[in-house]
Amino acid sequence: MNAVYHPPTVESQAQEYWNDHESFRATESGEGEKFYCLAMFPYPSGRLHMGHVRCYTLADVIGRYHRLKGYNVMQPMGWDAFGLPAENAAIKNGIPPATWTKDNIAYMRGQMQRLGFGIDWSREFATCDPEYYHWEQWLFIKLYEKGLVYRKNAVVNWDPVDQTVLANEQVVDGRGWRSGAVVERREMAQWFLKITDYAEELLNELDKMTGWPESVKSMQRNWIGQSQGVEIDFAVNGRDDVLTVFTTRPDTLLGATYVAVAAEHPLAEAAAAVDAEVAAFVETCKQATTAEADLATMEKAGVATALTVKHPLTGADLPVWVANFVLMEYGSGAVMSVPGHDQRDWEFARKYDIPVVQVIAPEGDDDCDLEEAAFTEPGVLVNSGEFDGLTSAAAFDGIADALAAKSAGRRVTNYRLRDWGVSRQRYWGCPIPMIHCEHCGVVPVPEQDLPVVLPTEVQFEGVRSPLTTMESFLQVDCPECGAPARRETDTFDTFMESSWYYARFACPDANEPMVDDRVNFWAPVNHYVGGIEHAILHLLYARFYFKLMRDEGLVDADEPFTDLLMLGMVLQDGKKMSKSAGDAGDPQKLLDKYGADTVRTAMMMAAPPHQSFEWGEAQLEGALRFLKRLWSMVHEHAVGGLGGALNPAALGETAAEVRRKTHETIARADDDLGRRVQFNTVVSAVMELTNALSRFDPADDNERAVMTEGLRTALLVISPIAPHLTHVLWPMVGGEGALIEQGWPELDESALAQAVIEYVVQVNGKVRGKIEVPADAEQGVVLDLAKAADNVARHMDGKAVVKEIVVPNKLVNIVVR
RNA sequence: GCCCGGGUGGUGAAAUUGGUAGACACAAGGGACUUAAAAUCCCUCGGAGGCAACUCCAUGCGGGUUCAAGUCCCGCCCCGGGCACCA
Repeated sequence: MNAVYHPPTVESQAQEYWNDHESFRATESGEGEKFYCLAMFPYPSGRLHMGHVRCYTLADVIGRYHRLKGYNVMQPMGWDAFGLPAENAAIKNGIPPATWTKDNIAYMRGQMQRLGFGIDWSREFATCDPEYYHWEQWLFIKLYEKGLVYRKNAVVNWDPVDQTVLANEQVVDGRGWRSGAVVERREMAQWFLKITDYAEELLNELDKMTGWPESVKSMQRNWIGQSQGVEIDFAVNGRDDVLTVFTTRPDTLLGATYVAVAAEHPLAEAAAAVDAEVAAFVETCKQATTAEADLATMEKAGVATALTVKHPLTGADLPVWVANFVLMEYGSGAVMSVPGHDQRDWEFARKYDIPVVQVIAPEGDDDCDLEEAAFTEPGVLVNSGEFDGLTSAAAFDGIADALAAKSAGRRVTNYRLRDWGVSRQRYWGCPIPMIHCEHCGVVPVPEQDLPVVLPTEVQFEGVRSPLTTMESFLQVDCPECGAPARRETDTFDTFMESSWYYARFACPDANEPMVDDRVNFWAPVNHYVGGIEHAILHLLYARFYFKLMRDEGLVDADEPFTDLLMLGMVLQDGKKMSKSAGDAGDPQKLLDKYGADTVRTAMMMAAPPHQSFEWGEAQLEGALRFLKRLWSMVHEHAVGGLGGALNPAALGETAAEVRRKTHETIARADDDLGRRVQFNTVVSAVMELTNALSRFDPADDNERAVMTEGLRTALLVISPIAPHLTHVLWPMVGGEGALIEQGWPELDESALAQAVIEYVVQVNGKVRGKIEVPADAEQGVVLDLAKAADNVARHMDGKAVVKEIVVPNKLVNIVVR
């Protein structure tokens, strides 16, 4: 055994042991309660970045800790392999996306293995494997048959030069990133999944999900955006048509002075057909992206049409405007506008000289000035005929009833959530298993013909998907009439693959549709770890998809992820890792220089998991120094002998103090690893313990045993973070069997007992002294001792005591005047 | 613009339920060892004042609640994440 810490030797020795003993192979018959520990699988972008290192180390620490606690742990890994970057690489370098992806996976797998993650690699798969996406196609057809899949037009970013659809990310300042052409909004037929059918369940279930952070649940609630309101029908004058709008404020209906529709709305198109000004405005609205953030920050603009609608209660004619802030995707693509009581409508009305009418007055003595701003609070109705004097709440019901009586409105629960558009006009994705037949329309691919395999031998010519011109892929006979037909060339949104991979990990080789019984052994995932950037979309789609699988009878549980750990971002030059270029964040050179344990420890020390931080190498020196120290301490102690059986009753004060530190560390680290999921303080706690141990000079056999216990504790507690070094050191402190097979160290409560407790003494809230008090002292005694302390007495001198506060085992505050 | 976070020494951070602000580290400075360097070990280390004992100031900014506020409340500023086709 080498007295100098040499990470490469240590790390390959430990990894060899785990491989030879299949230490991380998880089975349903394993001992202990099952614990499915999962980190969000990576996109195989090329090489790991420090964000990956952080995420997978955190998950590994959670997994290894639960192993110590006796759970049957399953930690899988796979690859979210479809996506845009592979296509970009193909376009740029001519490498087929499949080849590029496969090479990246091989490299990144090697890096993960080098980091020593306790992964069961026998479960590995990539989402671009036909054996995987086969079942995604299969479920899609099941959902189509159930009516949960439909086709409708949706807006995309169109690059008129490259003749292609762009992702929002590929639009920079309104222009295509490659062509530089001004991007246009264009409508296209797309496939949708009816997530809105599950909106209520997705919302309500959040209340039961105690293992999720409140912030994430809050984001999801707001995203789903349930609101109670009224749907109101406005008859369109001169047309046999009704304009339906949704409002959460029917109490303001009498204050509506116009209605506004989206540029894509049929009424806008009708108006544009006969009015050049409207047509021009609709045209400018198309020179925009599909991103909501752009729309929301855009200067509000609109144009009046010659059309009018009839107010359902007053019969008055209201003008129809086309406005750029109305979203066709949300609600009915039309809104009623009440400038007196909605700030956006107020600003729009001011800009275009539309009347502002007050119909709500503040309650009580408060005042409002509609010349200054809209009054948006609830209040009391005015200028509203029979509804005058009602509160907003009462008027909500009154007006809703009045509309219902005229069949001009109905109460509805509305959601901000929109159905999930899953079509992508891209090559590197899962083919949508549909066939277009000119006789039969859209026909699903029959189950026995699945999977529709994506051809991987492709050449990119320009930027368009090779599928659109590949006759061998396109040509197919219609499954219904047998006539020549064409395959759908769109592929699925890659969120489809990442919505169920965790279920597939339970049974990666299942041949029955999608998953088999093993899924109900492992699911739900006990602890899911990933970046905060996934707080809404991925996690909501995955929850939805799991419910779709449940309703198909494939899984039993309602929710896929019990506990959720959301990581802050690792930043590089102020940018998130996955976005920043260059190799400054490449962990490879750090692994070569410091070894896996140091990189892992440094990463865990750097910040608590939920927090974002800027990665720097500063932590590495401290982590390496600490591991070296632990290494040499164990060696020195082993040479001097481990001592006999520990007899706590016979220990002197110093040794008892060391032993207390040992057991405090067990308690603290257990709480940090298990309940708090905060690992930076685990490293600190073990550092404090090793600092205490290094100051301790054992005088006899019993004291040597105290040292042995301390070192064994340090090794076990830090082992989830630095598993290699601790594996190799374990036998040197008398450990029998491999460390990976050990249990969490046992806490001896009696070792924590303190005879004397230190109190802080404050006078008027300021610290004026410290006192030592016997642990069993009464409050009166504590107070007397506090008042007698030198500096405390000085600050109390000549003043009257107003109040005395004693916080047991902590603090005394004496308030004087 | 909307939703969700965050802001503490030169740096990363700790302070768990309102109870000692700065644990544990990094960097820096000083010292020991060494022919020298590296490594290692020891000491100092928020700011100001003071020989010292101590005192005052200090957790983005401004108010408030409380015996006591980094922690709770109100109003701002700045930074990050998400906004439905990046993953």
